[in-house]
Amino acid sequence: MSKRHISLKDLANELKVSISTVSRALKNHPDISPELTLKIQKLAADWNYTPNPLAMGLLRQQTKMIGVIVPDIVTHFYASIISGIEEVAKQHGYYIVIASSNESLQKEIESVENLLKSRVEGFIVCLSQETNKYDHFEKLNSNEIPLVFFDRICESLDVPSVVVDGVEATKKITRHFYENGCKRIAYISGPEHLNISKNRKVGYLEGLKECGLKFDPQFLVTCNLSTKDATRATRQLLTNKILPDAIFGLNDTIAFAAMKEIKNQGLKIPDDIALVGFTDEFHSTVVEPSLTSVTHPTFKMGQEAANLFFKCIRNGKGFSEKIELKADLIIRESTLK
Amino acid sequence: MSKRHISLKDLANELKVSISTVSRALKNHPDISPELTLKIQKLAADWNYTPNPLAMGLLRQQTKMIGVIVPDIVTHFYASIISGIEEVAKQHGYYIVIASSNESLQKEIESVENLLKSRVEGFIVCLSQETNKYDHFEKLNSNEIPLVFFDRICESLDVPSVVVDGVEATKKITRHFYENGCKRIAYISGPEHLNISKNRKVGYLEGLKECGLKFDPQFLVTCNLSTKDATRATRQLLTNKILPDAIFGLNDTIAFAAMKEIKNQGLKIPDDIALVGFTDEFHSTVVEPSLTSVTHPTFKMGQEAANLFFKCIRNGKGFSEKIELKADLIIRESTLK
DNA sequence: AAGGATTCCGCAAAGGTTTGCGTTGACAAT
DNA sequence: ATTGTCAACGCAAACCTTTGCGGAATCCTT
Repeated sequence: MSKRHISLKDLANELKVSISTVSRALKNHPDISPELTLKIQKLAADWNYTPNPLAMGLLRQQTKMIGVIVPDIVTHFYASIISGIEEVAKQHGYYIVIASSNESLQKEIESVENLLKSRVEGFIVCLSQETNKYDHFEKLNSNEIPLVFFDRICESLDVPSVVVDGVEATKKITRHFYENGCKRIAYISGPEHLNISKNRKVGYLEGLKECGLKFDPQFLVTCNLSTKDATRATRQLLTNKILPDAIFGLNDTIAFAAMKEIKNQGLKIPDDIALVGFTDEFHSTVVEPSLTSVTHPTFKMGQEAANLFFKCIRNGKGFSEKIELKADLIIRESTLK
Repeated sequence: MSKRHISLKDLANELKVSISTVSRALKNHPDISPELTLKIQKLAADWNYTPNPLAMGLLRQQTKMIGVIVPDIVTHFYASIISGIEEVAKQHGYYIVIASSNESLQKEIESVENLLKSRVEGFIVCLSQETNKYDHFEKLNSNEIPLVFFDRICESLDVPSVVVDGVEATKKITRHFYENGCKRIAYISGPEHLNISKNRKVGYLEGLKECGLKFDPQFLVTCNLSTKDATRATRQLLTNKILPDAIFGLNDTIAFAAMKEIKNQGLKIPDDIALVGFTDEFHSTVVEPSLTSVTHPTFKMGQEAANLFFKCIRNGKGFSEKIELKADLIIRESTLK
């Protein structure tokens, strides 16, 4: 097995100088004579020397790795956010290590443990839907390990975060429904401890009030974020004595499940029931009817989260900037009666 | 800034023993007395000691990192493969560092360079669509750095790879079309230097022959893999003097673009034109009509690729196992006349 | 010519871990 | 009393890099 990488020592041996001299020459240290500097730099270039990041990491006590924990990785939503994180990380010379919680609290806790063992310098996290206790994150916080939340955040922990304005977005949705003649607007929400569920509910209620509609509890159902349970939730709505004439789901998984179920029941979209999704996956445009949806600036969310992370590293403890991004409502066929 | 991680030295200092004793005690070395071993292990557990991977890496000259280069990361296809790779990598105590070539040869080359600088131990790669020269990979090969290709491979390089049987799959498609009464079967292909384009074309031609249909060059068009160019290619097919009555695309991006364009032209699927996709993204089921598609065992592809990688590490140079996975044709509405 | 200043480079430690080998002390055997 | 054996532990090198400090050689000054 030939030597894969060459070190300062190799250069030093070849040139019969000390390792420190080589190290200094490569950074143009004035202590080294111009001629020697040139000679060393030439050899380094010829031999394609690159510093060993492990040695540097050991010296500086940093791994240049960020742990990223997401509920899943195959969804466009998270994949796109990860891209955003990755872009900013790369600019700072950092790598990201991705772990998927699979929407499981247990796996989330394990991921934190494992990433900690790998000496990641900090975390960028989107909570799993099960997560309702936060000990594993509080531990990080008290150990002053940088932590940034995005999308699904823990409100009881004072850490930096980036979210979209769910209140505003759902208000828009509700008003949009109303302006299209809908009066019986239903909302399929997610687990109630999740900030996104709560915020969107607030916006929903406020939206109803603004439109002069009164809230009917039977139009508010919850589900976990699986397609199966979303289908069940939709069916629950459709077996009400009074049918809703508009439905929006917490995310697009729910919206698509709802769409299928509505069609299955022989109802027409948008004529019988208008439908709105959330997070605007690619499917939204290709489905029929195309789905009105709230676009999430996913890539930007990732970028901002990473930016917060690096601010966090620079500013040290106590830094807890919160960013709230605006989401746009993209109107398509599923709401145009 | 409190000390984040504790080291063997910390334990040694506390217990007034040497570092080497601590190290040995933690691995139950017989040289260390049982009592002392116990005491050391207890303190290590209490203080939550974990070995510093950087130090280990420096010692063993390994980073436990695999460089994964994909054309893009936000597609379900690649995301799912990455999941598969990640799962196997984790089992082996390895991490993956993901780089996206964005379908650009230039970025692919840069990614190889950068990952090499970070001392990844090897690569798992899916070629960018532009990639028609392979110097950057040959260099790896001659330096005995493990390299595995998946899906889009370089046939002139004798390295391990995992692909799906595109010939067989496209033969199935062609026959399926024929059995549903289609006679004018068109194929929207990708860049011609890509193995997947070539293989699928072979299957297409063989399939035609088996069905007793003769190949008409105007039914074979190519595009790069963008939605835009796929739309253009579709339009090209639809402006033929003779319209095709069946179309299949190299992948689902193309298929969806084709679907939109066909609808735009006021044609009906499958009645006027039957349509088949490739790689079976989630959209296939939600679109209308639902899309007949060739399912790719993406997760398994990732797993197999990672397995090959580790075999490669164990077996050293000259290892070049090739794996060919079978793909199933899932029949949905878009082909049922 | 002797002193100080300057130029140029090497030594060694630090970061954490593993491991071959050396060292120490106790005890048994001769 | 001397040698040998063995258990139990420490030293130091190696992996690679950075950097404060010390040292040697050269030059200039008086």
